[in-house]
Amino acid sequence: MPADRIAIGRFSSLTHLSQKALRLYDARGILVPMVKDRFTGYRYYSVSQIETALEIKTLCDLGFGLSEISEIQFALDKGNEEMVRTLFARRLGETIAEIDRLEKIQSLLVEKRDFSELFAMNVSEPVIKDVPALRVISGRRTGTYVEVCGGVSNALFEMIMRPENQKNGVTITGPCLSLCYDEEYREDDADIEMAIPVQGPVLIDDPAFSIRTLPAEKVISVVYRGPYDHDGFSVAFGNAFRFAAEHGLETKGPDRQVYLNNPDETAPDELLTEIQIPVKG
Amino acid sequence: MPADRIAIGRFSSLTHLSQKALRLYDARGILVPMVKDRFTGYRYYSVSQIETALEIKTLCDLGFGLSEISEIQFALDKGNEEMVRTLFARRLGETIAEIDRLEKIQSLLVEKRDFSELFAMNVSEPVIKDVPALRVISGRRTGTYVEVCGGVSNALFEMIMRPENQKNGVTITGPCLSLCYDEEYREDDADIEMAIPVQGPVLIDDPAFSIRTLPAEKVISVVYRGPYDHDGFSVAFGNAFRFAAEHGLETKGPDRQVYLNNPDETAPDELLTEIQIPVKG
DNA sequence: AGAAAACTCTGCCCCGCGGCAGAGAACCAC
DNA sequence: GTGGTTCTCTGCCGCGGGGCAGAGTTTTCT
Repeated sequence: MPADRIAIGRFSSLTHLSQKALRLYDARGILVPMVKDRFTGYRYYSVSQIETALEIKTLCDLGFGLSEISEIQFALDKGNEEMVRTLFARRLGETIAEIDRLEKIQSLLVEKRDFSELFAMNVSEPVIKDVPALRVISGRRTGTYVEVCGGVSNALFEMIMRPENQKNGVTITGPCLSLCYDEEYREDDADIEMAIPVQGPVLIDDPAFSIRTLPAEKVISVVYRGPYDHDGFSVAFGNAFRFAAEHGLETKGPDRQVYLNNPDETAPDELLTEIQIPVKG
Repeated sequence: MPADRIAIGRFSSLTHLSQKALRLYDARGILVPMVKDRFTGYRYYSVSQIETALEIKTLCDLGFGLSEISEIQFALDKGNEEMVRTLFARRLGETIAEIDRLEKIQSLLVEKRDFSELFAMNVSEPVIKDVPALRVISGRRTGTYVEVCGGVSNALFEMIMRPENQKNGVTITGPCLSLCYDEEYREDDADIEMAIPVQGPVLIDDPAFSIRTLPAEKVISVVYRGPYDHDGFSVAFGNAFRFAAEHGLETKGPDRQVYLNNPDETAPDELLTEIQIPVKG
């Protein structure tokens, strides 16, 4: 066993890098054994490679990925300290972000020690998404939510189901939704448009209703579970607006509510509503 | 598009779970679409599955693995709250440990903003390992390190190289090492045994030397890079003893130093030494 | 020298998805 | 009906290794 012919096992125990890791570094070209037997495939390292290995381990322990480690090695070879500094700064940023994320999780885990609270959470996290344009049949009226949504949607539904429309192949292509045109909340005289996505040539006899295409929008979306008149509904809206503020987004109207299930068939506690608030830009 | 037949894309945007994730959950049986078309393989979800999906997402975001999520679902089904509580407690523990680890990395990254310091670190982390028994030829003497190590190792080396030994197939099987029998550090009259691992029937003419087998030991091991007389050497020892204290290990003698490369061929800054401190038990 | 022990090799499955390819299915408008 | 767009499907590679299997090597002991 000539001195400079360290087999992988010994090298592993000297450097505290697993054999598996060492083979990977070999394959990736990060730490190639000085000698590799052509016939047996055995890897033999030199003493001087211990130092390199230790450096790699340090970098690994700091959380650098293998490709970043190659970059750092390359940069150090070239004396490009600027590059190395950049990489280190980035790593620091990522580490801090990760700590932040975990601390949030930690506090959630501690607060909701009674985990049942977690599952009672009935509002999803807000996200930004694009909704495509949507061809709908709709009617706009003023009144309470219950009146307008109930009344208009029933009327729209009946119209779609009329024989002349069914014969023409008119079909509903999605869950019905409402658009609210008020700037502020109004109890008794809300200005609401109720819409059902449809496909096909709809015949309309009542001038209060019309076929139109809702424009594509960039929206903040949250899903809410529970009865329509529950506090959680406002919480969901609140979350969405807070999200907008945090991300520097300017909201605009009209906001939409997509009724994912049918209130006639579903228990109030199980009702799901997607709230979409359009944003500018 | 009947209401309760949500295709994967829409379901994905409602739940904020990627399609990839949804397909995986299907395969894992965590969230199986209500309908899966036999012929096309298309997945269709029901509205009520949105809620389940949201729960899964919550759990995921908390860092639970998929198998843990199944366990939690199963436990909740069975009303086994104890189990769920246990899993949550474990998750909290893991999260805290991870935060701890990252904070250490963070402080390293901040302190060694001048990254060159990191690479100047010339001591590896201490670890516990088992060293096997080792057959060596050795001589024990008192004097300064330089005298004993230099003198004895040369004499041992010559003896091994003598024709009668070479003829018998005597070979060196590893790097030479020293054992220090002093309880405390001694400058001029250290009690040191110098040893070279050998194989084969060695003829010995000088009674000061002998063949013996160093016992197998459980040791704390650190690798040090640099000249033998450098401060870093003491730092390495210090780290090892601190490690012992932290892990409640009781150290014993004699400690060993394994000279991984040859001081005659290597620059002092590149010298690598493995320090092994035996521990009881 | 021959047998046994210890080592090393390659290769495959696992984590939890993201990405990408090519092929089929569904839906839209004319 | 018949394209064209949009979905969705499956399957494979990548991350950074851990774990395991089966086969080949090296070392060690007798």
